[in-house]
Amino acid sequence: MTPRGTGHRAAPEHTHPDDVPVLTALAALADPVRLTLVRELAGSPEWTRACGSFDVPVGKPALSHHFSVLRGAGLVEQRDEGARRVNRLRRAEFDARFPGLLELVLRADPLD
Amino acid sequence: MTPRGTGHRAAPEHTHPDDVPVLTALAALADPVRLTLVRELAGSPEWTRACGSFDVPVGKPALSHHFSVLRGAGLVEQRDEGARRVNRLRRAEFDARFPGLLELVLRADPLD
DNA sequence: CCCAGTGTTCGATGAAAACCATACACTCGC
DNA sequence: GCGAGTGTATGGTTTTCATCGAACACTGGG
Repeated sequence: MTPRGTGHRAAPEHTHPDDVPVLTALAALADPVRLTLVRELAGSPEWTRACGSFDVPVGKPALSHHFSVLRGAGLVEQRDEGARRVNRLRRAEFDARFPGLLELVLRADPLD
Repeated sequence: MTPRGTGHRAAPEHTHPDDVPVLTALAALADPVRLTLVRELAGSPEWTRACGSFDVPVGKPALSHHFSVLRGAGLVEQRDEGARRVNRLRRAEFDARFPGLLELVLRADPLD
């Protein structure tokens, strides 16, 4: 009895921004790697960026973890497209929950 | 030669919000104790609250450290008044640098 | 059916941060 | 000048978090 897979990949768990505490949202954005992910994502059309397509200086496991945090903060939605997992920034929903926060974080910052 | 004190207390170092990176501001607010301090401070008149007058479950050294972080993030201004160090939330200045962020964080939150 | 590509899980490691107890410095009232 | 009150500095402990290496699971193409 060799253990087998399920034949399909588990759909990623998402948290709606409405269910996200402020502290969680702030903590999610208070990391340089995740901030880069969010910003790059904001500059691309929805569902066009796979997880591995981002220019961040971390390995695959760390990257996977960061996306998990972003999902848990209601910032990112993911969908499986063949072998790749493509992403979308939850602009409107997140902005409804935390008005102005995304805009603030996406603004070109003179200091970094 | 017994080492003596200076006869006066060192004035606390402040950072103007304009010189604060977004990541620093987010990290400063992404802590439950500091969030409480900021919120309680927002609910009191300026220069009326000494450091020790806040209802947070940490000892004095930790509290002192948290205020240091808040100063470094341009969130709090401090002034010595006799033996006590009184505080003021830098509402206008911080809001000019990060519009909407303070308002967002001070809003009564259904989730926490 | 194999294999390269993509992403997650697990366990461990290292760094950062929060925290405390103690000790110190200053201010004020007595 | 004492002693209580207030805040900071120091040193060390604990916890948290970002990261990696290795192993695993799934997809799609040859």
